[in-house]
Amino acid sequence: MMRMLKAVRNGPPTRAVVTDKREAILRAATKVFASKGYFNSKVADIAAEAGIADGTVYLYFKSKDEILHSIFDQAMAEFISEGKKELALINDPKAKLTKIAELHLEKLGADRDLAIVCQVELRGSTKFMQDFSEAGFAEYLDIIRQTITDGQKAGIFRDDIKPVVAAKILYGALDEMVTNWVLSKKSYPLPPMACEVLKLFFGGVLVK
Amino acid sequence: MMRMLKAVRNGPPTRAVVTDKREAILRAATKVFASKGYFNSKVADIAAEAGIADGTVYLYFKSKDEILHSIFDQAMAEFISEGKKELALINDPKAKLTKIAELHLEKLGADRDLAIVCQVELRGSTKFMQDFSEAGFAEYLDIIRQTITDGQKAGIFRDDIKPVVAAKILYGALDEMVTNWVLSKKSYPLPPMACEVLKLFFGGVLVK
Amino acid sequence: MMRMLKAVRNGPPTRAVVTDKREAILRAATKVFASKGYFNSKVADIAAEAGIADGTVYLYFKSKDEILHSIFDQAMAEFISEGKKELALINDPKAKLTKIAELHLEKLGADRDLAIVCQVELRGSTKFMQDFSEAGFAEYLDIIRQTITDGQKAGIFRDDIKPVVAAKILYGALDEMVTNWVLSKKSYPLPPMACEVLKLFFGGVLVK
Amino acid sequence: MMRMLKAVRNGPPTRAVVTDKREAILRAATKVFASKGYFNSKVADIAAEAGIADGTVYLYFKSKDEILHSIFDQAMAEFISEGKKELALINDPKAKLTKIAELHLEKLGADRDLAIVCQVELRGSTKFMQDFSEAGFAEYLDIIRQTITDGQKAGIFRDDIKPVVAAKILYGALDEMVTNWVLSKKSYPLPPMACEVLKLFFGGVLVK
DNA sequence: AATGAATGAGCATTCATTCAT
DNA sequence: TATGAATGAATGCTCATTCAT
Repeated sequence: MMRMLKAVRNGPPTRAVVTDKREAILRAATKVFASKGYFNSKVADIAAEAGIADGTVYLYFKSKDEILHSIFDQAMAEFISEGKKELALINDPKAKLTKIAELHLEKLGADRDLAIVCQVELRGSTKFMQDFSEAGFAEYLDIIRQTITDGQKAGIFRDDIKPVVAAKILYGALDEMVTNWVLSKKSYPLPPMACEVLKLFFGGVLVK
Repeated sequence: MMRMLKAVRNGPPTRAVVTDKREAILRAATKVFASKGYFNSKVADIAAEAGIADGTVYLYFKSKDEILHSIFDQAMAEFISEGKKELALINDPKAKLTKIAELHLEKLGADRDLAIVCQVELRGSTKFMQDFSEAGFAEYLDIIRQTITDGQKAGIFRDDIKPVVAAKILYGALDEMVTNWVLSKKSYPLPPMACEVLKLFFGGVLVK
Repeated sequence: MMRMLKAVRNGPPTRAVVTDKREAILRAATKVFASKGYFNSKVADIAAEAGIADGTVYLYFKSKDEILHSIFDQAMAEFISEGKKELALINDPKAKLTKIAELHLEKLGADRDLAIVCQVELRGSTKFMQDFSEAGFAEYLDIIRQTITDGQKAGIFRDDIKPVVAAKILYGALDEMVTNWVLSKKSYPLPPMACEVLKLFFGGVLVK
Repeated sequence: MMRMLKAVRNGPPTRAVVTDKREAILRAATKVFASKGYFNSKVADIAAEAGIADGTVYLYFKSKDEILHSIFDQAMAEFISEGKKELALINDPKAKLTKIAELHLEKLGADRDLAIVCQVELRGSTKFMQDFSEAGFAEYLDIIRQTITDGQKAGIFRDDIKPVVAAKILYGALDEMVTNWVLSKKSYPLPPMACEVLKLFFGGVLVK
């Protein structure tokens, strides 16, 4: 979750162009992958969508596969960098989990194509999922887990719940909201779902 | 969740052979897809694994794609048919949800290859996911939702929670348990996770 | 020079067909390579020339490169097997060298396309030449060298000449005859050149 | 052997620079072609080796192909111009052939990369070989042939040998020495082989 | 039903060449 | 002159599917 963004934002003009074209390809690929699926998308489709020649793609990416990974890496890097900043300002574990859930759904809810790629296309690769599982994802889950542990120490959260499991459950619930939203034919705002998820996550379904 | 199994189970002897070979292909495909991924698996790999000639596959399935779908359809059909039987014996909404969670994790925990295909490979197809979303999945979610509604009517579950959302959350949490189990390098039994998920689902994380 | 021919000649019908198609591809490739050069020949050209589909080529050969090597291997194997048989009947070193020269020019003179591929196309690959240099070619040269050594022991050939060098010179002279014949626009029979080469090789140019 | 060098040698200073860069490219290309082969060498490799930009290559050569030809043309021109000078001082046909053989092996023995390109890479192109066969090569062979004819008239060389054939044989023998040297893993001086070749060429292998 | 040889459409990638700067 | 980013034509190889046996 911590890999840094490769693109330089305040570099010299030359760099800016490079970055621009790279990002254009990434944006085009996200759109194309989202609409046809990774394996059904041709590199030529991406190039056409980006308004460049086929070969130009390979000046910025080593392979079609690298494009897919870069889409995720870049999104993750942005998400993490923003997220860390926002979370640093919060101490209360409950408020922290709330912010995490909100950021999660806001980020993906703001870019449906990106959400599709992340929810649907990336899953098609066991290998990628396993790598991801080790690297970025583990880190994300760990942030949630740590927050839960903190909450338990503070006496806010129940002690008889395993933080790792609770973290997975929260993540799974959020992930499901995104997947549902992505696959749904109806168009509705995703972020408000955070509130629903948290209500249940915090209080459970049973009447007290 | 309700699509009927295409294979005939009590047909004449001739049909039985057909079913056997069909199932052999399905089993082989599940294994192959699980280990290499759908797009990286060749029909020839499946045929080899099933111990038949390449062309024979097409006597039982119209296309490679149909095999993938059939794997899911068959698993789903079995799951549903078993599930319905078991759930019919239970009245208490809480016990019913418990049984659903247990069945979900038992079914997938009993066949890792099947779990991989369902959790990882099927996701690679937006189109399939959307179809699934309309058909089987909607039905599965609906059973959960109905049970929650029943629980609310019975005064067991909180009224301020939307049943549809709660159903998704429970499904998402279970789904995440499976995905984690599938991708994990460590080997551990999946079914016990049902208890953990339900504890949190029912009671929430907050100290009362 | 001793690699055995892979094709089975008296095998079962099935085998015969396989061999036939394999040989058809080899023949087609020889023709195509000879007329356009290896790197300018498309696999599709070979397939078209052989009257088969592009993909069929890959049922018999792993790659375009393997086709080139197989052309040479097969020709070499045939040449050696025939050659050994004929040479076994001869004892006189002078007669033996004569037979070698004749076989060399007869073999290549009988198939211009094959000669072009062997003389021109195979040379384009330093790597292949080096492998060849180690394997087949070394064996061929060695047969010549041994014959010269035998002639020296028999007092027929001069003692002050290094057999290895003489062998290379004879080979080089024959090779040049073939290359010239291949590149020449005029059409003339190649085998008679053996006599000319040997006359000079045996007696030198100086007046005695 | 007589094609004139395209580069201008005594032009104005500006031209000198042009020539320098042109030669740098030629030298770089010789090295690159020798180590990877013509078809496996990229124009970008040559530019990198020469320390210039890719596009700059095209300010001095129309195409990659022209570079290969120019390497040969330039080497040939130098060889011929030097050779003619040296041969003009000699009258004796035997001494003349000796000088030719020495020059041939000295020239190529002095620049292994150049030798590789001339012996291995140039052969990969039937078309080039044919052009060469008509132009430069024919001239080279003709010098040898003429010298042999002179020797016959002078009563030094046997009359029953065809000068054209003898010329080819001598060339072929020398060529083989070079090819062997180029492909050999052992490092040894090439020029001394001239003596061996000539000994046999002049005297033959038979005991008189 | 079963086979497996044959098919041929499809596609990622390379690289010689161009051209705006 | 020099650059090097951009181009886009070109092609070896794969593999789902067919069909004669």
